[in-house]
Amino acid sequence: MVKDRPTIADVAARAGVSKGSVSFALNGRPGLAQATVDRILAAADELGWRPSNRARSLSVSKAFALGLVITRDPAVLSSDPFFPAFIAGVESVLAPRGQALVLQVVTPGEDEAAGYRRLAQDGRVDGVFLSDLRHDDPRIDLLSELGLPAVTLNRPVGPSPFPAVCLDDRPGTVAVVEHLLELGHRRIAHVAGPPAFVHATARSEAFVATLAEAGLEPVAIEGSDFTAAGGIEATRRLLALPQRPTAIVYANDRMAIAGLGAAQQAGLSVPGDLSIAGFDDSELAEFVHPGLTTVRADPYAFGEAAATTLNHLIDGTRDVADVELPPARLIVRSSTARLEES
Amino acid sequence: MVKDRPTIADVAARAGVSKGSVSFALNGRPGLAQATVDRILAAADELGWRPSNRARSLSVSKAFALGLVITRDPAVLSSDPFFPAFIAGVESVLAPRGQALVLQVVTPGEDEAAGYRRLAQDGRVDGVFLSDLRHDDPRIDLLSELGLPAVTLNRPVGPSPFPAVCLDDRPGTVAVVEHLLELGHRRIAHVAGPPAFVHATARSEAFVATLAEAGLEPVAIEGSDFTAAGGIEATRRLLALPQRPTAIVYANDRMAIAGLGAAQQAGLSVPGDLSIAGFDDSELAEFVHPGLTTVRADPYAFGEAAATTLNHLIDGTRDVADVELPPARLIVRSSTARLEES
DNA sequence: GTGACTATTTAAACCGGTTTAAACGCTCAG
DNA sequence: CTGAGCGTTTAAACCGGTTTAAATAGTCAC
Repeated sequence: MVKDRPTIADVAARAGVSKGSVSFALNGRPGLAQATVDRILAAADELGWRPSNRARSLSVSKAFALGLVITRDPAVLSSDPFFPAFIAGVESVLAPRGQALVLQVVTPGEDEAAGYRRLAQDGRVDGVFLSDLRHDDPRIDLLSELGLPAVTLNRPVGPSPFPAVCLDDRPGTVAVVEHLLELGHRRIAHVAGPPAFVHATARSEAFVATLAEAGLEPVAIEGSDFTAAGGIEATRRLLALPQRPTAIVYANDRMAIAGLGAAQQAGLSVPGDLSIAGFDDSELAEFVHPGLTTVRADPYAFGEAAATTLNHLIDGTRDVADVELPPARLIVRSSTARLEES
Repeated sequence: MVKDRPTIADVAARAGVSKGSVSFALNGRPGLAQATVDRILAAADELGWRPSNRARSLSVSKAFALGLVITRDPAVLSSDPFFPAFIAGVESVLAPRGQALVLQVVTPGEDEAAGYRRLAQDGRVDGVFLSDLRHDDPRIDLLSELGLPAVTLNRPVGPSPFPAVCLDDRPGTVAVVEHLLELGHRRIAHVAGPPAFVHATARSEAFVATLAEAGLEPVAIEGSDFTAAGGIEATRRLLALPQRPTAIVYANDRMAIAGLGAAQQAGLSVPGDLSIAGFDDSELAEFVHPGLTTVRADPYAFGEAAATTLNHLIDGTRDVADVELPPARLIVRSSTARLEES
């Protein structure tokens, strides 16, 4: 009952031309009489013909798809505010072009390289997004070896053959710290993400640098892992310090919200006894109590820009320059307040 | 420099046989002498040959990929705890089979049907997951019309030609309500998800039914939308009631955590003045203050089961039965407490 | 020695497009 | 009238697999 979809041969027959002419007409190649092109397109239209992706893939050796490998523990990924919006931004570019997004989730313990290798060797994708960029990221060499085009999300520290699409985390962090300084805080601590990640160290460094500019030193920098559990741990350690900080800057919202919980559980009032700031402006940030002061980036726009750039690279039509996105900006809510004199 | 990958012809030449034989050997088809098979596989191995997905796709008319269309506002999707873990579970089934997952994110305003249509017509996938099942879901007819195999996540109310993989939400909800009843609560309200969704009404109905069994009626049922913002709104309305509830059961954690914030902002103590329970056991549930009593399902296992079932359906090897997953179970934390006599 | 039968193997068609080289039809200069 | 030149169209090869029908080789009975 399922009627087979028409093939290029059907269209050719209907228009009274050869397969080749249909292909030319479809792809707008010059050399065909306009009248013929019109006739072919009309025939294609009447038959409702759309060229088969599979056949096209085989003959032009392209997948018409881009790939995203997410290396993250599913449990942790669950509450990551970045990827869903990023992916939606990517889709907004891919859909009109008839491209698809192939997603792979790799559990950190597993072989991440195998994921990329599989994508490349199976010819599933024409290029990939390199997210969660790390210092000396081995994936950069891997991908150039595989010959798979890529775009890095943020700029790697070392040399990279790939264009970078960047959303500078530093201005946001600077703004948070300056905000706390203006509120009178002097004893500020930081809960950082894993130093392996470029965006984690970018935030930490901006934190330290901004304090330094004000002639201050961090009370402490707690290394953590971007998870809520890690945020709790780090917060407990900070609160146990002989001279505890009056403000804590977290490298993301998840840790911040968890830290908020930890502080409240310890009997502290936020922001009365402790100011707290996050990073990401995830959905819940606005709605926890007190509302979380944080930094809002635009992952959707990030996805759009990354997909556009990757496509330029793949098409090879123009030379591809790095893209710099407008930086994240401070969102002040009620988890930060003027330091009470005591 | 990039050496072309070997083709089946290279392997055939090396093994001194025809292309056809290589194909037979690779696919374990009978009719070849064992010695020949060994020789061919050895040759393939030495050349590092892996059959081209594209060529295979074209000749066998399969995509070797499954599709997932997520219809959700990216901003809201961001903090959905279900999909990332679900996808990871799916991947765990696909990866060993060399299949890929094609993801599409559709913004609710857009044409959702177009997303499925595109996936089907482009031949991108061999089957799709039908998530966020709705009552009288139009996608069921759409997909049978498109001839695209599918698996529904949870069981549609009407007739469906597709196998269902189900995680019954009711036992979890029942457990929550019984837990609150045991704690002495009698005035319990519910914040529900959109009634269009099967899983939302399943939770609401279980809520009402369990109260009814105890001879009680809900204080109120607030319709909401699973978002944090919606949770806040609903909670404010509930707290403004002349006789406000002593406990609120939310249809998911996001609304519950937001509701927790709203209650605290209103000056209520949780669980002293108000007990709160969620649903999902998202990452933050454990770490907010007070820790959220909730219901934990296993989306990873859900993904595994759904992918396995969909593959069975596509392979057509065995007749595919519905799958029932172990139900979600209650996780008691400190956001629920015995009702204070007053 | 021949025919029948079975076990292996292969050549060639096929999937549905793209692309190249050649053929065709026409006009116009010589 | 011939042939060069141009615009248009097509036949056929190709992408890299799968699959079918037929060819080949080997075994055995008669």
